[in-house]
Amino acid sequence: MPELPEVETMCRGIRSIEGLRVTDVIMSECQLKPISLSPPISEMRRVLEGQKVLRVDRLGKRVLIQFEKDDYLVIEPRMTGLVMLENPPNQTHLRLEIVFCSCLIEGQSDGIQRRTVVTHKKMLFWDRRGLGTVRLMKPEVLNHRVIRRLGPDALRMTSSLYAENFKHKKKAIKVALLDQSLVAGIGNIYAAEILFLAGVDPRLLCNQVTGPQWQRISKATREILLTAIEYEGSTLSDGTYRNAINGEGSYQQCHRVYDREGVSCTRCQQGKISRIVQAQRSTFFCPVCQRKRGCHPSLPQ
DNA sequence: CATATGTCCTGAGAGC
DNA sequence: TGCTCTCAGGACATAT
Repeated sequence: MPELPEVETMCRGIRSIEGLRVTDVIMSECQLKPISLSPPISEMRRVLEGQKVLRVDRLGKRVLIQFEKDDYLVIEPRMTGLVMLENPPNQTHLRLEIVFCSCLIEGQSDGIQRRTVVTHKKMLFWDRRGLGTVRLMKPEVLNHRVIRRLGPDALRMTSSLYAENFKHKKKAIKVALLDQSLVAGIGNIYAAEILFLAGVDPRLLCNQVTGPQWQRISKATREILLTAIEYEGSTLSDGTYRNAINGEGSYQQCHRVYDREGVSCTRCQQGKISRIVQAQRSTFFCPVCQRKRGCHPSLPQ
């Protein structure tokens, strides 16, 4: 499930398309239900054909590709989507291909119109479950529909931003960390890892989190996400997540709590990692060293 | 307005 | 073995 580190890895992996020109946009043949594409493929091809990629960026968990005529492609991998250059895991779940060339030579020789394309490269969107979306939009729409709905990027969060934006919320801190309108980029894996490193009970309500706790959460956010980027993200046991050339991430080796129910806590050596469900999602934590002081109604002080 | 629940989708794995 | 059922969770629509 691509979160900030995985999406950052995707962006870095495909950044070599910057400066290249689109020659075609192809919706791969797929018997499965088509992914959400807006506008439809023919219009998308018409708009993008001939345009040069200016830059590849990340917006929270989305990949943002800016083209020269102020068109922006917003790719949301959601659960199983991958943005790649080559070697997709299979052809079955290949959804979209954008074909580039670095150089387009057009001219006449011997009275015949010739067109020479140099250096082909493709950007692929592969998505097993098909929940991902690919949308093309103008800057006003991008600003209104995407950017304005997102909180600050997780790597830009400070303890005071956390405190100001979260302290009036009545939901559990773990649930709030997943809310992209409060902070952009954190998903289920990294929310668990961040709260473990910060030593904060995931059930603690935001309006009960203390100043020192916000500082620890802020510090842990940077620490966990930056390290996970160095490791190129987490490829879980289902093997779904891959980088742009089908390599695995390795941060899963560093997970301290995620998907480790029943394992002894690496920090306190006493607790065993618990799994609970919050907002229909699994939460993993150490009940000993993330025991909240004073706040959760179902826990003794 | 804020918070909670339902929906989409496919494949892996459990259980019988 | 093969079937049915449940689950995984990101974002958004709809409900409370």
